[in-house]
Amino acid sequence: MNPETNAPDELEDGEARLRRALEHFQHALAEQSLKMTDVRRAIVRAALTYRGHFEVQDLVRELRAHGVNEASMATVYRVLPLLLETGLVQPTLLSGERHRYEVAFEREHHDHLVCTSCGKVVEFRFEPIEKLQDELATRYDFELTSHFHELLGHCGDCRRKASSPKTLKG
Amino acid sequence: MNPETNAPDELEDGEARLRRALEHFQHALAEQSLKMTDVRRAIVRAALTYRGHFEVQDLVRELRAHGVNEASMATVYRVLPLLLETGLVQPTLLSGERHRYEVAFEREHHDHLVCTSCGKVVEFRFEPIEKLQDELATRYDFELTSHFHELLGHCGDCRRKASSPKTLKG
DNA sequence: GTGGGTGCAAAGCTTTTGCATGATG
DNA sequence: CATCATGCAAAAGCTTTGCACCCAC
Repeated sequence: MNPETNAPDELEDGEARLRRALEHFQHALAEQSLKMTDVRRAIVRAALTYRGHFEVQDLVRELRAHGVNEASMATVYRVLPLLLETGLVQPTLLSGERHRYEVAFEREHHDHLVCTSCGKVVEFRFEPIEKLQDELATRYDFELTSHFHELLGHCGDCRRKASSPKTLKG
Repeated sequence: MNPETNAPDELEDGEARLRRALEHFQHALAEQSLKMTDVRRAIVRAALTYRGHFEVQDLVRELRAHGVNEASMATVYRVLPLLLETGLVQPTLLSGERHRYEVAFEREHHDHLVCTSCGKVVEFRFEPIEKLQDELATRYDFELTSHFHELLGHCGDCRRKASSPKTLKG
């Protein structure tokens, strides 16, 4: 890594976080008499450092990015459930075609606004809605464990592009 | 495992509604120079009369229920996008493994509470949340077209079963 | 040393597609 | 009757699994 790259704090923080994630993972594995391996470490690193939302294939591609294949696809599929169980990653963007995931470790809960024109994804956290959800759950005698809330629409940029008659057509 | 609920007032004029749905569908097809066929009518009927949430396979099974196969799987897959476009059905329960759908024609929008212990699904419509969603969208300069809101947890029955040790069957 | 873990290839599923035949508007 | 629709079977993904070998604990 170039020591002169920008945002050293972020990188530094990222590395520390990765270390904590690996530790957390190892503990969780140990509790189930499962083992930590180099391959699993590589998968955790690939997932934890991934920017944004990823599919299994994205992770596999990431694991091959260094020339050597750090983990086979079969192993990624086998480890993914462990990443979910241990809270390192979580499912996201459910309205898409394939399953997607994102980092959850040491991240606050959030939901998503998705522009169906350009694909832009905006994360949001809106306390009043969270509160009403709890209220609703109480009303139906449910004890909530999680939720997915995805708002689909068109962002301002796309709306303006669509309405401006730049393409001169009668 | 299958306690899907349906509002009774919507059952009563199911046949009339099916007729209206077929008409609606035929119009939509005509607008795209597409054709109405017996097979498509059968698929619309199977979808519109399905109780609860269904996967493609459920629909195919339904279409075979009368002994004769009313539509091949390939055709169901080809017609499904038309059912979605025309608003007869909509995607639902996105956190599940496979894509699920439910009737949307002449039904009010609603979201879902899902018990992850017993699979029970409760539909809800909660205006305050709908309102806050709009507010949120405005704040982010989005124009909403739809949304998915799924609350996962444990229903009262399951919680009580889990905590009371009197169910020691064996 | 033992009980996992891994890679590879094959199998299993769901969904899509090419093509010849059949029906609709 | 020109188009579109359908069934079948093959293909095309994505995901799981059997098996032989390897390694962490």
